[in-house]
Amino acid sequence: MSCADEYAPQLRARGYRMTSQRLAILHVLHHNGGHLSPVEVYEQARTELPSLTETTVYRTLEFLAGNGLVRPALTGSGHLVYEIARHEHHHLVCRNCGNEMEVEHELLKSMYETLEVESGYKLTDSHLTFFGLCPNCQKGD
Amino acid sequence: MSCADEYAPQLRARGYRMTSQRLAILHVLHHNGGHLSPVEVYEQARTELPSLTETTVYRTLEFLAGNGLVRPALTGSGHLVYEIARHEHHHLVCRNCGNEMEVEHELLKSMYETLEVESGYKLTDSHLTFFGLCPNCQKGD
DNA sequence: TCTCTTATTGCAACTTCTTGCAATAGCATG
DNA sequence: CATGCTATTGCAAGAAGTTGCAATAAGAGA
Repeated sequence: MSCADEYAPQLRARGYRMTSQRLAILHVLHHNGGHLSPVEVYEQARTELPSLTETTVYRTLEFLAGNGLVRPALTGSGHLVYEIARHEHHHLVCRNCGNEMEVEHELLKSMYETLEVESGYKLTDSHLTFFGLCPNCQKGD
Repeated sequence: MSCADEYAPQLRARGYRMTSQRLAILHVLHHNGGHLSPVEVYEQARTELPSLTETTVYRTLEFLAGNGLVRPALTGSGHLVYEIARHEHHHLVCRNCGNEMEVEHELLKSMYETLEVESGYKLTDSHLTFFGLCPNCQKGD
């Protein structure tokens, strides 16, 4: 199944369109798998679609994030990066070595529920990045 | 107790210096109480210290955040804003009206502990913003 | 109070990100 | 498959944020 076949219906169902720009960007994120900054996405996607502009990359990433096809995450330095949306998860980053691991959303579920009850809000999504020291860096201190 | 008396010792204890620039920035955040973007901080602090530059504001905010005197938070549009560090808390933002409430860190404590056990990481801080629909916007749908 | 060390700032150049608007191109419909 | 509506893009200008380096000024110690 190609990227186009997979993602186009999701957009159309919401009244949006699949374009060559969106496809190139999704393709890059899909294949890379990890986090990419907007500039990295731009440079890689441009190899398949040279006419792509940076403006479009920024707007598209925000658009795709808003529609759940990609997920934004924060780096330690406070910058936004994006990755293709797979299972819902968050990030745990080592303040010392930058090493990083995923945190299953499952682990936060009961906290999520408590939060809904206490606040009266209906939670839709979240932007969670945890910082700490990884097991290795704790040893070296 | 003035801002200088309150914050200077915290910096000196770590080998850093209190400067007029840092003081002006802390003063603005302290008095405002809420979230301010770097540009807002710059404009307000400049009224007390006209020689202040934007470069210094960006560097100082990052520095103060790193030392726990101010706290960064994410807006719905993915921008960093800062507020003076009071009790530890996170943010819950309405995707519809932008309304916002604080989430006590207390509420997340047990989840935090679980996370430390599961991951082996020693957590130091986190960057948590929750998005959802506030009680009002749920009615209007 | 003066000196000296070095943390901190300002400047200037640069990169990253945003916005308004006119031109383009998906795709639903006939 | 041709048409029309409008979502989407590119362009250009500008705002926001970053970096290297030389000048400045906290504040510790004499």
